[in-house]
Amino acid sequence: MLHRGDGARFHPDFMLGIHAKEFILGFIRPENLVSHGLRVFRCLLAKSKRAVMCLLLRWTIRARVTKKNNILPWRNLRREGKLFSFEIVDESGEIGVTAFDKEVDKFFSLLETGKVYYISRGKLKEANKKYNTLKNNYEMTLLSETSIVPCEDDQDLPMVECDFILIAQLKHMEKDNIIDVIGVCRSVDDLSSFTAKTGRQEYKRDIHLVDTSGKAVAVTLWGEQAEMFDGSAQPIVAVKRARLSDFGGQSVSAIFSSAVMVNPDIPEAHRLRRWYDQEGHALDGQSLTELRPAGGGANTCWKTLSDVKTEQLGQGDEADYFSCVATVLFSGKESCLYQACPSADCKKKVIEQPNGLYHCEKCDKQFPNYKYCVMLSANITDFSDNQWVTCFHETAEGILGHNAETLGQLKDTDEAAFDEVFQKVNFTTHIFRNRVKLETYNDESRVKAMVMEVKPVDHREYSRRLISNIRNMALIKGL
DNA sequence: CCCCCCCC
Repeated sequence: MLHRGDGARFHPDFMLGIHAKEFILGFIRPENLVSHGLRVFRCLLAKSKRAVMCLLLRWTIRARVTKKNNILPWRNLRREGKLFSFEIVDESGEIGVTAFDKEVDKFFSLLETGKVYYISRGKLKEANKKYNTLKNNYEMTLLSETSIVPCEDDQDLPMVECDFILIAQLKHMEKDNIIDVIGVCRSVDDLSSFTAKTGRQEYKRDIHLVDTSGKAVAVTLWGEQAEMFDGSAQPIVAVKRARLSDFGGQSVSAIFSSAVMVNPDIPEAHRLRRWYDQEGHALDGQSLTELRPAGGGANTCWKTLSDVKTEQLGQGDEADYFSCVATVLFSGKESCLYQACPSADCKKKVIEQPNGLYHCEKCDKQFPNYKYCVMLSANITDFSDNQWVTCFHETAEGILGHNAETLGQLKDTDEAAFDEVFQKVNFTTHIFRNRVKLETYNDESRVKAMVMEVKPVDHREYSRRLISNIRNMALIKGL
């Protein structure tokens, strides 16, 4: 809404009056006077490229700050300085505002997110849509003439202008759409660090929102926001102007201009809170984003060790692959190391020749030396059964926690330390990805299991999966 | 008058 410069509020009809006066002065045209408030701004400027005009109009708006960004340095060819930007809303719309240099000093500490101010004599210019996703074709710049005065009466002003979409509806939307979402943060991933294209170390964190549509989606937060985010009390999180991504199916990414609001004081948030506390918490809403846990991708085939037998995995013509969470019961230190060909990628066992050299059948060469390689036989178990598995090279080194070379040195120099490595491995739990295949040796066929990959257990993800399994079993049994 | 929209 526009107000008279002294802060008194204008009725929209009365506003037409002053604008008509300005029109007489030749600044605006009558057909522009179709609306009021921030929308009048848009009309005024749409017809005039002379931003100075706005100074001449003695307008004041009363608006709430919905987002306030940190002070940033800026530089161009000629000058450099500092700036900060903020966003405001009133009952007629929203607009972004930027303050530079002197105005930063003058207004940065005065402005607080959520508070209401009278603002007058700013300058308006066309918004750069590349960076500004607010629903306004214009943005405001503060000038030395600008006045900002706190307004104690913050009634009747919206908290924020959002156009929330139900998470289930995201399915019908395309990648890169700018959307507003709100949901209960039902879980939070750990903070993770990555190297950005710029080479800088950056942080990100995925949070998982669920709403009354019963669907969930992952939202990626960046930088400080990711670091500071606390989802432990399952807050309501609203993300305004986030970008829809197609990663992991569908996910949502906060972008530079997004506003992330935790427990915002808006009706949608209160409604969601009630819904979640009463019924939503019991739902296991399916996520539009595939879970990408440490245990592997969404196509990971999780089995218990007894499943492997009852489902006769590996007994067909083709090998079968499965993942399990299992504990090492026993790892054989005997014959765990063997003397292998020293060629870079050859791991073939060498045979010592009478001449003292080592012969590799694969390379058909003789070498004066060998390197150690690992082939570990282990018995792993879960609550359902146990299984003998063979681990080669990297997987064995992963379980033992030492590389082949170190193990070889220990074996040759410190038998007790070597023994201890194997002692320590017992009763450790890992995620194993295994390959099972029927193999025939001396007319006897049996299923052999080879470990393809060993990873640490992500307990959070593992627990989530167990809970989900329990729910599914309860559904099947009609509980 | 500014402006990096990031990662798997």
